[in-house]
Amino acid sequence: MKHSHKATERLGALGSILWPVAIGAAARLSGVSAKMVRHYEALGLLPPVARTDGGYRQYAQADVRTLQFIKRARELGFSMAEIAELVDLWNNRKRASASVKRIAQRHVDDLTQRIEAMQAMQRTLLVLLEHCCGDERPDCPILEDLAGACCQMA
Amino acid sequence: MKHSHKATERLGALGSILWPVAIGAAARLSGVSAKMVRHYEALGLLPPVARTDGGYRQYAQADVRTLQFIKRARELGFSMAEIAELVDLWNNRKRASASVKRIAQRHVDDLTQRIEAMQAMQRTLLVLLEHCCGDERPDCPILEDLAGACCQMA
DNA sequence: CTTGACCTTCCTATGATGGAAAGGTTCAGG
DNA sequence: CCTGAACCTTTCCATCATAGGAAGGTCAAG
Repeated sequence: MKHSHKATERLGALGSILWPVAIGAAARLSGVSAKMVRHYEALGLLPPVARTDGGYRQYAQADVRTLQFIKRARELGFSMAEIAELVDLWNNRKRASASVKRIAQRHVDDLTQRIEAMQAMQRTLLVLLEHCCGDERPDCPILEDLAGACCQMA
Repeated sequence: MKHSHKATERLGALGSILWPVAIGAAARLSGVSAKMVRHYEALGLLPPVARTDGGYRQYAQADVRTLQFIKRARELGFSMAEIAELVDLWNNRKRASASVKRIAQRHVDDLTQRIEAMQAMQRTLLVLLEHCCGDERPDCPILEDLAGACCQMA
C-alpha cells in the first residue's frame, strides 16, 4: 500500500494525519506549492519552521492552517504585504476588526480602480472591433486608431 | 532662449522639428520614457536606430510615430508580444484586417476573463465587508472566511 | 544497502517598468 | 578654446508572485 499517506491527505483534509508533516504534504494539504511555502517562510508569513536532523522542514497543523489562510487570501487577490498584515491580525487576539476591514476595503477600492481601467480599455476595443470588418483587405480602423486617433498627416 | 526645442516639441507635436532627434526628444514627443524607448528597441519593436558618431541614438519622424503607436497600444492593455504583432501588421501593406481583428479580439477576451475574475473577488469581499462591523472588537467574519470558509474545528 | 521519492539550497526567468551608478557627448556661453 | 550643464551611453538591480532547473543530501520501503 504505497502512498497511503497521500491518499489520506487528499481525503478529509486535516483529519487523521501523522503530524508533523514534510513540505510536500503541507503543500498538498494547503493547495500551495512547496516552492511557495518556502517563499512565504522567507517573507516571514510563517513562524520559524521546525526541522528534522536532516534539515527537512516539519509542519504542524497550525502551519498548514496558516498556509490555507494565505491561499484563500491570495485567491481574493490580496497582495503578500496585505496578507502579512492579515496573518498578523489573525494571530492577534486583541485585534480590532476595524483593522481588518480597513485592509479589505482598501483592496476592494484597488480592485474597483483596476476593473474600471480594464473596462475602459474594453469599451474602446469593442467599438474598434465593431468597425473592423476583419476580412483580407488591409484597411483597419483598429490600426488607424493606434496610429493616432485623429490626425494622421504626412 | 533656452529650451526652444523642447517648447516646440511640446506644442504642436510633429510640426516644425529639426529631425532627427535624440532619445529624450523622442521620448517627450511620444510620451514614452527614454528607458522604455531603449527597451522597445531591445525587444525589436523599433527598426535598428541610427547613431551619431558619439553613439547617441537618432530618431526620425517615423520612429516617433511608431513609439506613439506602441504607447497607444499599451494604453489599451496589449502585451508587448501583441504589440510586436500589431506593429508588424501596421508596417505591412499587404496585411489582412482579419489578422488585426483576431489579435484585438483575443485581447478583449483576455480582458473579459480578468475582469470577471476580479469582479468575483470583489463580490466575495463586498459580502464579507457588509458583515464585518469594523469596530474595536476582534470578531471578524473576514478573518473567519480566510481561516476556512466552513468548518474551523479544533 | 539500494533505490526511488522526497527534500535541501541556489540560480534563473517571467513582464513592464523604474532607479542608480559610472562614464562619455554635445553645445551654448564666456 | 574651454567649461559646465544637460544630455546621452551601458550595466546592474529592484519590483511582484510564481515557476523551473541543477546539484546534491535524506528518508523509508524492500
